[in-house]
Amino acid sequence: MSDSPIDDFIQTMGLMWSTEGGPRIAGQILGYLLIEGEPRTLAQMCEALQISKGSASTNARLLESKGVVRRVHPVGSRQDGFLAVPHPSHSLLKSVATRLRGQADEISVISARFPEEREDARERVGAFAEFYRQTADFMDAWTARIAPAQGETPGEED
Amino acid sequence: MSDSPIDDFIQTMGLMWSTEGGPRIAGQILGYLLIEGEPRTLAQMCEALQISKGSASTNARLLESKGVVRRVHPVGSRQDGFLAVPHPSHSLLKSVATRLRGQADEISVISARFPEEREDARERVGAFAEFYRQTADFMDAWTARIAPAQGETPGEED
DNA sequence: CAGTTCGTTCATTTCATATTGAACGAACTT
DNA sequence: AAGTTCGTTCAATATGAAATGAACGAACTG
Repeated sequence: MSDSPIDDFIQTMGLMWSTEGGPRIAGQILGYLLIEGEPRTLAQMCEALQISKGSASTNARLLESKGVVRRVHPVGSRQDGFLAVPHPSHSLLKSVATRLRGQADEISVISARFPEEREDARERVGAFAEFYRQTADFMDAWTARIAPAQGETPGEED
Repeated sequence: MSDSPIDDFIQTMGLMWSTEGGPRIAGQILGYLLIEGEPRTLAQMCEALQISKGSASTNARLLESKGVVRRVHPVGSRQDGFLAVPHPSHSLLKSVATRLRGQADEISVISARFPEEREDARERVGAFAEFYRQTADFMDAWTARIAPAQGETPGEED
């Protein structure tokens, strides 16, 4: 089990995802859907990845919220279908950018409270935050350049 | 303990770092050094952050390998000094780019082994990897643009 | 309207890894 | 050269998040 290139890829996606700090199964699901190319149900994920129904649901929804996976409702079926969006990595970068911006803001707020006599520290920390912000802007510009308004509002909530 | 803005910042850096999948203490050390602005010893980190000597050593070295922290040997002191580099976030992004490229390569190798009848999958996965690679290139270009050869070879090894 | 089949939730368990602290070796000091 | 003072390593432990699976409600089905 797991020495086919396909399985190997799925495993690797899981490993990569967990390296980035997320749940391994989310990466595996993304890998699976990327391979399949067509909508797959939660039950199919459970079967293919040998995971519990709860994990499939939770992690598929996580991917959905990040905009890398879309949920479809095929006519004639009660099961939800999950499908990797055309360019998952774009949405991925977008959510990274969003997180970066959030962190930058958080840091800015904190550093604004630094005492007067620590102005040097405030400056260094401020520069740190600013770079994060610029990087976020930069990433957004980058993804926009590659995928000019293709997907449309992939994920609303969080 | 920990409601001064300074401490708050250090805590937040730790949280941010662990969100990214790294050890919390590494983030705290970076925050601490960023605040201080001047070289600090392992002993000082232990004292300030209330951590063990082992953690201080291990995590300082981790930061060093990522190029966000530099080790100095002040004359007249046996202790090593650790100092946040001028623009830590640049080195940070650089190491992200490197990791991205590595992952892209890994995926490419695997997808090359996909069976013939799965060429559609190979194509999707290939596009995924390619985007990763491009993003890595993009990040490198971005950091190079901001900091045009300023720091000099921050981290050799890995 | 009783009986299924879904997806979601949440308390519990499992699992990974961050953190510790003692032991070690190297480089100084006198 | 004996005695310190460093930084590093590594086995053991602690900690936090991921994964499970049973329970629940909603939406179909006959």
